[in-house]
This record gives sequence, structure tokens and C-alpha cells, in this order.
Amino acid sequence: MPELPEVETVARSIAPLVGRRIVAAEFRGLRVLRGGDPDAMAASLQGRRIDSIRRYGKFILVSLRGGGYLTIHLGMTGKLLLGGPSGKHTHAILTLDRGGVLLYDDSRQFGRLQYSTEFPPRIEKLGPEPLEVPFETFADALVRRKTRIKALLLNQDFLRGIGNIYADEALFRAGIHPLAMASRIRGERARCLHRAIAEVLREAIAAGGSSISDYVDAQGRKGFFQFSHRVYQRTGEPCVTCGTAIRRVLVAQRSSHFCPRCQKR
DNA sequence: ATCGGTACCTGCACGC
DNA sequence: TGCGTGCAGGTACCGA
Repeated sequence: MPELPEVETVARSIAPLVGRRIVAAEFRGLRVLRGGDPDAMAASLQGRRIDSIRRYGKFILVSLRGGGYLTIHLGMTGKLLLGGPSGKHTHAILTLDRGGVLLYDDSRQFGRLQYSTEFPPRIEKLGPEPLEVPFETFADALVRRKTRIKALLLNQDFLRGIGNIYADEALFRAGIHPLAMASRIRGERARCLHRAIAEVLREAIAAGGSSISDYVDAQGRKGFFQFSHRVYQRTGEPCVTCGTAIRRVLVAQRSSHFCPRCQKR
């Protein structure tokens, strides 16, 4: 499901858990623990109070009182759900005080849950937040890279949180072809892309994200930004600006949707 | 140090 | 009805 706007929506929807205590933790699917020991992890979480819940790109970081972190990444199909019945793809169940339950569901198991005593190094290494990065930082990083702009936007060490949907949507709004070389985007075009990224992410957050297949927030609510997609998964449909059929190409092994007339290399 | 390609999973839509 | 194929919001890891 989840890119920055979806993860932001999920993080906000579990914000009421701040201040609550984890009474018990149970882990089923071990794949999402990535080799972590389920019993040790349960023991580390049990009895701990949640101090804060923060999003870093597509990661959710749950800080525990007295030190320690639970890092959650939703992968492609991960869901956090407040209450509700557990199912075939439920991999973790956190029981909270005052009767709360938080489930982690993930059919493809590309997501992961990790406990660490230190701030996670992977999060440390991420690029800046796309909604906060100053233009100069963004533009400087662009010219250094020897890759296609679409591949670069998907690279979490460049900017954190952009995925396939919002990369395509931002490039369309900026009028830039997904195969354009990053280092050749300068001046006004770079400024335009910087603005388009922030704009599309803000609009998507306001819409509660994009519900492509079954994405929902922790309260089971769907987003509705999918109705505002201009190119993503609109192959063959007319461009909203010029009417030309939207095309699909592979860039870095990912489907990329663009208007061949509006978006220049 | 960076880059592109592949592996990791399950489920669904499609054509035959 | 069933089977094979291709596709899907993700990252990690490998070799070049």
C-alpha cells in the first residue's frame, strides 16, 4: 500500500496510542521479523509505555518510555489495524491497556517489525523529508546523480517517502519525462519538480492517501487520492491536459506512467 | 561509491 | 472450472 501519504495517514490514525501501555505482544508470521527472535521481541515490548509515534519516510518509529524503539515498515501490503478480528495474514498482535488491540496484517510479508535499543541506523541513513527539503539541497543532490529521475525519486537515500505513485504524479505535474537524466534537471525545471513533489504529497495526505487495492488506515478508513491520479495506472487513457494517450514504460523495473506530449526528457 | 537487476511473497485479473 | 501469465504501494542484496 504505502508511500509517504499513506504511512502518514496510518501514523496519525494510531496517534491515540501514545501514552498507552503494551500489555502483551504476540508474533505469528516470523518472516516480517526478518530473523528477529519473536520471544525476545515480545519480552522487550511487554509492559512498556508508548512515548511517541513518528514517521520517517515510509517508516513508523514507536519510541518506548525508558528507551528502545519499535520500527514498523508496511512494505507493499502491510496494515496496522486498531481492533478487528485477526486473520490469515495477521503477523503481530499488540494488546494495550484499557482494552486496546493493535494488529499487524501483511499478505505479501514484505513489511517488517523490528525492536532495537538504539535509534535504527537504516532510518539515520535516509534522505531528507520531501516536504521539508530546501530547494538548494534538492537541486544540488539532483545534479550529482547519474541516473534516471524516476529511479532517483524511488531511492530513499535521496528523498525519503516517495514511491511509485507519487513519483509518477510529481513528474507529470512538473512536465518531466521519467527517463530524463537527473543531472540534466536544473534551474526552473528543478524548481518546478521540487514544488510538484511537495504539492502532490500535501494533497494526498489531505485526501488520506491512495486506496489502490485494499489500503486502509488503522480505523479501516479508505483514502480517496486515487481519484486524483493523473497518470498512475491510467495507461491508454487520455492525458487530462492534452488528451494524448498515457503511456507506460519500465524504469528501474517499475511501471512508469507518463504523457508523451506533456513530459519532456 | 553508485548503479541496475534480481529475489523475496501472495493475490488478483485476464485469456485460453 | 482451472491453469498459466503478468502485474501489484516495498526494500535488500548482489555483481559490475
